Amino acid sequence: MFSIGALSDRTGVKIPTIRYYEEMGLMPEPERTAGNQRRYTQAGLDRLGFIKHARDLGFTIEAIRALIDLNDRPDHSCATANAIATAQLDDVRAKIARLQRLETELVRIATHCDGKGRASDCYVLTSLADHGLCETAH
Amino acid sequence: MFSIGALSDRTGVKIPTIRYYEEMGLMPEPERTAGNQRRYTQAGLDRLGFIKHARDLGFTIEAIRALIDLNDRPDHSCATANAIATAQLDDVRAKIARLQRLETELVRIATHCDGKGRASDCYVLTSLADHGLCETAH
DNA sequence: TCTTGAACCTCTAGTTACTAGAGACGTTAG
DNA sequence: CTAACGTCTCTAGTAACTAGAGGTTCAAGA
Repeated sequence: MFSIGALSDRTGVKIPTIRYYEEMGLMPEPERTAGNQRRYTQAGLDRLGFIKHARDLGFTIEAIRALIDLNDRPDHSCATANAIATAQLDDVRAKIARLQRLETELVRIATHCDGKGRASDCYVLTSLADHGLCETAH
Repeated sequence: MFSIGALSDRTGVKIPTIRYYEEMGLMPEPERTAGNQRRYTQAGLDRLGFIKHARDLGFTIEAIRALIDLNDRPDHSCATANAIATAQLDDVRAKIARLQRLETELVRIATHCDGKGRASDCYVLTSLADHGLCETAH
């Protein structure tokens, strides 16, 4: 049996976050000691690892809840799991594309300004004031 | 003079968001009509455009506040503006790098699962449960 | 067995950048 | 003048935690 602190140490998930996951229904309510402290089994540790990994990959709590439900019903089709993962991949790719456009603009803005001039001539400030100077949409 | 709705239409910033920017000190408190409605000048419109553009580029409210302060003091050095823009660029690049690592993992996870099997054999679920299958750190 | 200090408990509130809604009042075109 | 739409303030909600207060329990050493 593991205390909440032991779970935290093993997974790198902070203690309040573990309690938060419990409240959100991602972690099952564990047994308690006579003094009301949480005691987890190996299954609890495994589940927290699953959640941590999914969060690191950017899945939302909602998506993780759905994945856990599937995990708990082994005879169910995995079509939903595949759909969730694919949606997450699409989302990540969209974010990358957007950030790359921002990167282009920021490079343009930052390289025109060496930080030595005065604010009135600053290209950073001019550029923010005038969207027409931008090369890409954002 | 522009009403808040006119500002919203011209910039694409929603009305409650404009009021929120005012509360955060990014937008100056505009004049009011006898009936207490906000009336903006061209300067107000320009400032909202500046804020919108900066937000679109991912600058935080905090950073925008600093940029606006600089914009209002034209004889000040633009070193701070340059530092803020460069920090934002670094941040964007770090996010891209991280998302690209996630993309790699998600492709691996999603392509191993065609969505037709059962949950017990689902690679999406197996993979989330076992971080050791991952190729990159995240 | 007692003590002490670390770990744990619940609860509330704060974070970022908004968004939604209620209920009341202002403005403007016909 | 009135209808319809715009605007006002205020509160509360969103995601995914994080911080802190004030109190209780556990485990190890004397």
